[in-house]
Amino acid sequence: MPELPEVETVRRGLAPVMEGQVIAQADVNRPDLRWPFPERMADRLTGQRIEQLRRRSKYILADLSSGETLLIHLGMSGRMLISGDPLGVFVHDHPAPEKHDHVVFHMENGARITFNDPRRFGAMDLMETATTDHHKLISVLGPEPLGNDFHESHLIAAFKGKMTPVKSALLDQKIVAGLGNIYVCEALFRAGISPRRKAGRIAQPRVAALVPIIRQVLQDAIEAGGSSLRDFRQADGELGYFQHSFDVYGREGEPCRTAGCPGTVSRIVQSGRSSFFCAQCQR
DNA sequence: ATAGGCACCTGGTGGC
DNA sequence: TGCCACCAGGTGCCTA
Repeated sequence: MPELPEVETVRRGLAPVMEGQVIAQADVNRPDLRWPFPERMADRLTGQRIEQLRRRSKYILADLSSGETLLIHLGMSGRMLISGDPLGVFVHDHPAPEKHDHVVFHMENGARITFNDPRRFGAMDLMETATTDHHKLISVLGPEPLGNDFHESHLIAAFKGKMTPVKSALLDQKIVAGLGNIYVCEALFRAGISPRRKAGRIAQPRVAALVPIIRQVLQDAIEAGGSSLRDFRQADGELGYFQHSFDVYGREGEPCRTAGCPGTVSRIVQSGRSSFFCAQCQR
């Protein structure tokens, strides 16, 4: 499920047990996820202190005391599970190793962080911290939607002349980095824009209006995720999986939530992926 | 240069 | 209960 808000929620959940802590041992249970792990990954992690956990788009970046940075991507089905008894604060028993526990971090503080990913679309890599921005997966990314580089004129310029549907344009990580299928649907609903509309054919004021809407959709989701972090027991040690309240995503056939709108939510397929929207109020 | 489709995987669900 | 088709929150790569 991980789009930007989920990844940020995972980062915030991991920070208290990982930041400033030393990796006592790293278990690497297979040679690869989507791609082969970097050479000697376990060795390069063992004994390193995690100085800082950052996020760029849907990537978690762990800066290590060695001067390297660990990049983590959760793919479609990746999860981080916290177990053990770090500082006696977070206690949950993650019972015996489960299927698809690919990498386990044993922290010196007693925390155990398990990367579990059934579909293995996730990824990990190591690079010099100073070269993070030049990493193959990072350098191609557009601006952070919650950052200063994402503004009205950027989106207007990016959409200009584009004949591709706005749905696809917003999924394009070069235009804005971090949105996925769910939050594009939700943002377009709030903006009243049809996912079918060609990006270059949306009036500039409506494109401009998308910017604060995208920010708000993401911030709302982060807040919802953040609140789920308070009760680790309820979250069962799983970070990034919490109750969402979506307006359109997954609500095919249900009533539109716009006040006074008689429409129902439709589902269409665009470039192989589901788009949910209300054809009444999204034009 | 850019857009569309495929590929990479496993697991859950619903129909017959 | 079994089998099968279809669906899933991502994205790099190949082809036109």
